[in-house]
Amino acid sequence: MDERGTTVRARTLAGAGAASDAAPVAPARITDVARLAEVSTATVSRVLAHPERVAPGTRARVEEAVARLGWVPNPAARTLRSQKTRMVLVVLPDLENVFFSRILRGIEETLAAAGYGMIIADLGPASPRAGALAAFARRQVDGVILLNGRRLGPEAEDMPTIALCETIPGAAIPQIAIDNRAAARRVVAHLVGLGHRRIAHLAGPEGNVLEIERAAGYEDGLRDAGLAPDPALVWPGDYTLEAGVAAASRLLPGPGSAPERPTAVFASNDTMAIGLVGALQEAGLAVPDDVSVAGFDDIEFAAMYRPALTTVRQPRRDLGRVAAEAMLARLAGREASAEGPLATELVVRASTGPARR
Amino acid sequence: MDERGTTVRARTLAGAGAASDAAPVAPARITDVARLAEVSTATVSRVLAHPERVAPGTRARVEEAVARLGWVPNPAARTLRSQKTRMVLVVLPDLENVFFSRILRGIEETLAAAGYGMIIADLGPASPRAGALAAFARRQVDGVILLNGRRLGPEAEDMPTIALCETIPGAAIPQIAIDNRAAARRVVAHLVGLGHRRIAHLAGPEGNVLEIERAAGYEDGLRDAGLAPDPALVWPGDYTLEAGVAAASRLLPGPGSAPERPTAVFASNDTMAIGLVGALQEAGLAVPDDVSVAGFDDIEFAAMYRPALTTVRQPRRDLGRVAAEAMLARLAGREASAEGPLATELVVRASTGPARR
DNA sequence: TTGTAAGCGTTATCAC
DNA sequence: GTGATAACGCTTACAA
Repeated sequence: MDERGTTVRARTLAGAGAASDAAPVAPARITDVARLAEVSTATVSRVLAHPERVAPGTRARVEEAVARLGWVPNPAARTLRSQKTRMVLVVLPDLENVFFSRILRGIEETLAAAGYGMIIADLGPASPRAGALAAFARRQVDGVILLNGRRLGPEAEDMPTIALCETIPGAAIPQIAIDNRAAARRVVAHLVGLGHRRIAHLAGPEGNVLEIERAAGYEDGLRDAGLAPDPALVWPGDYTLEAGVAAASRLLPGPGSAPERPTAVFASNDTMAIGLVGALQEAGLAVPDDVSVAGFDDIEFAAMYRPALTTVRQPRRDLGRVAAEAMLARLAGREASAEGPLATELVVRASTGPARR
Repeated sequence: MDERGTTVRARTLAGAGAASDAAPVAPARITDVARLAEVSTATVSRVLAHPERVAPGTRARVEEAVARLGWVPNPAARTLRSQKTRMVLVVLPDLENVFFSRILRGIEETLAAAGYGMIIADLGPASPRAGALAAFARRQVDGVILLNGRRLGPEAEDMPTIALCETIPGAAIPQIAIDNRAAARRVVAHLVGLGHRRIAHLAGPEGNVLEIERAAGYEDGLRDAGLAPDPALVWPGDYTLEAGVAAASRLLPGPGSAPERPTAVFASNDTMAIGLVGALQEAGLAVPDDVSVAGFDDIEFAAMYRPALTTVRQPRRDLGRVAAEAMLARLAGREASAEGPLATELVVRASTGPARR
């Protein structure tokens, strides 16, 4: 015998406001719906999964009973029986990075419309939690969207997976991204157009795919203008504000500064660009009068910063939406339609100006 | 008969690397562990839930079998049977607000250490999704941490609930917050100490608890200095960058400007403060030379902005941790120990300076 | 088109 | 201290 035994469950119709001070109402179960609609539980279930296989009259009766009782299928029972969770895991490299929030919205909206939920995991590089997360994913979600540029681990190897933004070279999975290389090239072209000839690059983390692409675009842009890339003008960074601050010393007179100082800097993201500009102003240099600075991403603060930041706008919500759609296609057994990279836009603001030196 | 029938499941020991090109390995089940340890499934289950009730020798055998097979209990089965999900829902008013990310980390760390997972929901004010979220919560989580200042809805009324940051007056639930009123009062005292006498308040959303508290603290601060609160110096806002920008017009000469312009502004959050400072600089006013501006929260950008922002630092990670601990206490049937408000710190930076007028 | 019934993997009760 | 076993609520193959 079970602990609940044959106890009658507190039950009432949804919306029957009178029951407010009674015992907590247990949610309706499929058997309640079946009884009310005078059908079997199989038919109730079919109305949800394959409405076309149910006679219209029957279907209407079931639908009414569902509405009257406010029945929502118990997800645990559903998952246990069907081995489908209707959940998608989204893995971020850093939840504190504001860049991701709008992408998450795009994903969430699209998944929700299809009846899927989203679970967010924050997984720094080389986190010891990756293995645990893979084990978690295997049981708790039907698919994984990776924004951190690395596979989750062997446990989750065979589940539907999509890479977003940070692509994973060689992985045989759908990959959704912008053309980082072309975008970076455009930034450099913009700086060149302003007369800059010595243009530095404040890089992202070494080995990061985005950085590899953006660095390549930076070199493309220099070569387009007949300029030779100079390794002394490529400065290490890691997408943090602090990296931007640290880079400022290279533009200031004194030891550690670049031999012939650049007049413009292309930073691999807005956060570093803002750190750099702030530190330069602190040190008495004017942006863009002394140095032009461009970023990447167009985060919210880019427009509000002073000077407002020239940057590359990524279609963040669309990136999320497209990735979610690809995931839904995979989960439905369809081939995800291969789209090319999503379009970006160069947003010219006040942080870049004519070369004065 | 079931569709899976009596098919033998692909199975192997965890770490037996040889099976790589075989069919995907089905995860171990409790029966596999029981068989290997030569005990019943009941004993395996007991080793997890009540190890002290199992003989040490038996326990050791079970633990070894669990390790060998890499068994992790199937969460859906567990939830279905025990009616506990081991998940907590965290409801945010706005995922794009960077203020929350570190709080989330504090919550997540604490929950994870206790074997609980976290699900994040982004729920704007008066969202039509609130009802759906309450229904979701009822089935999918054991408790709810609310950061948005409002109860979820009748469906989730009787589940363990904690309010964090935005308290819910009158609700009989644990509430974790800082002392917004005292902190605001300190900001005003700081401005008064710099010689300011006309101090404006750029407010948060009307009716918001945080705003009510901070506005009260603002008035406290004025009264402490023998200054009379002036309604014309309380400007509407809504925590967005745009609200800060809009407020700038009140400090500029021309129609719509305050009759006798203030020399300092206490903004109810950093985002508005930054919007305000940016727009002032744009218009040719200097901060803090012409106007001092203080914010609230100490988000990451506050320190990097130029001028760096004077603001109130909230112990965000601790707020998350304490709320999660209170939740765990409730879930374990313990009374959450009532702590007072968490301490804040006034961080004086460059955006506030001596009154010059 | 609809119903019957097995079974998803676990936990909790009861009996020993 | 341990085992047998009945649920938890649902989906689906198969029968009718």
